[in-house]
Amino acid sequence: MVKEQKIRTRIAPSPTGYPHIGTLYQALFNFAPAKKENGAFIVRIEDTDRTRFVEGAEEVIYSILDWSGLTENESPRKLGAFGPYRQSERLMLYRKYVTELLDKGHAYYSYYPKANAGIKKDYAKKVDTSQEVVTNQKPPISIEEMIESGEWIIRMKVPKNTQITFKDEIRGDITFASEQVTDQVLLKSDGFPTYHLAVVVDDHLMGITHVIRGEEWISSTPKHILLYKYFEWDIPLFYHTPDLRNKDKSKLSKRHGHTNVNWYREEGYVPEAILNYLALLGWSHPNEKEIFDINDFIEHFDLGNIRAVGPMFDLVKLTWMNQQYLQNFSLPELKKRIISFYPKAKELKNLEKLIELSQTRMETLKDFEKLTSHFVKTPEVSVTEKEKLIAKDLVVKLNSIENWDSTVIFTAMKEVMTTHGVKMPILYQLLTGSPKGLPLPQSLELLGKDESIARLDAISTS
RNA sequence: GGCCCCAUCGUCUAGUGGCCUAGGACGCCGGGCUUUCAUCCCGGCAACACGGGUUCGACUCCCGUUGGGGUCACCA
Repeated sequence: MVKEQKIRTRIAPSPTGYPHIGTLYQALFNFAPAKKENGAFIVRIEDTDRTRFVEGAEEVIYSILDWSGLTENESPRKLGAFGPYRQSERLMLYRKYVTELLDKGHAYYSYYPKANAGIKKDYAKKVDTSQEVVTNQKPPISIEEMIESGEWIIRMKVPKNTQITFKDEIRGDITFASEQVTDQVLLKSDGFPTYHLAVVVDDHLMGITHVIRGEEWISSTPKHILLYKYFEWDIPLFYHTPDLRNKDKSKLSKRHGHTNVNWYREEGYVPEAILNYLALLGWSHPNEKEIFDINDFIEHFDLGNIRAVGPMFDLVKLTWMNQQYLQNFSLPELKKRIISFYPKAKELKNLEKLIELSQTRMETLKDFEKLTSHFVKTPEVSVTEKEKLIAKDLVVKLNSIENWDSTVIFTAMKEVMTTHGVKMPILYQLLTGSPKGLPLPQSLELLGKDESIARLDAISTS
């Protein structure tokens, strides 16, 4: 009998650069089910490709996890009972299992001349690459010798004329003819495993129960299934989530949109909004809610209910969602966010009041700086003769105000507008450099009588 | 090109044989509120890719076509 096992999920990022939005998406869909069942969400670093390794990339992954609140239970920085969590530190393990495969006859040495390295196949043009691998040479005796020669690799043996079927929990059974599966390289000439060997060994050893990963892995899953069978291990549940898409429906990429999580962060998107938006891609809340927090998501998320259709990443809707979050923050919370995003905000007089006025006018935190720029310095505006007269009149009106208050200021402004037959945007332009923005009477009230009049004086006499 | 996956408004989606003259959200258009701009409220436009079946009845099931995507590395 299989004993009741707590759910264990993982993301397996490669430290090859910046944090990808797709990684965050995967993290969310792995984090939630683990949290819901009180299981474990693991981060395993897949650094088996030494040529693509980027120093510091691992820390960058943690930073977005911390920023978004999807904190892992086990990882290289949070050791659990299944370490090490960095594949480069598990080399001896992979060699042990590859030896087992060799002994069982499920893997073999293959001679691979260095001259063939780096050849990329072009399938559309039917390039014949069948001569790349020469296997009829005498194999070295040990893995150590193999590594030393640098021209030997170990491949897995794929049976001929069979069907390999596995169940994708989102799509159902998927079958591949074994002819479609190549004798995958398991151990590279440098002694490092390929993804395919490492992922199977590690998922098994780390007790991963649900493999939740991108759909790009579907076609290599048969290789993994074969390995599970060779090792006689239990096969975990597979959930292949849809890949996020560009506007042209191709897999989300740098060329077409923003894939770096840090871009969103720097543009003033809050993590709650990003997570909420991501949650809605491929999944929907049972009662069609659009705005919900992470706890709501954890409570209602159902892995089996993910759609298999690749959703387009829509920045416009994300932006709307971000605006909703900013608007629903309490004032103290919003203040906190603004200051951490834009530290200079602390130097602003009447900060609380400005935030209050800005709240419904911000789509991103970045907007606060723009909205309040005329408080930081006098805007430079070019004015017509008529506008100079308007400014002059307004100075007279404002000067006579005893009780400097926005409603009184507004009345004065209205009178001037009526006299000159102009509308509000003209005054906004004169005083803030933009025809739209924070309510003008309030702006002047906060700016103070002297400063307001000084600015108008400058305009009328320019 | 082989194989695999997918197919509801422009976009994200609800829909699991009759509740569908297809619902919601973003966006767009129009209106209301209004101190510009927003917010907020109301209304509107807009989709089941196509063709065959199965069934009393298909958006829902099956097959095909078309279209889109992925994959076919000593990258993950």
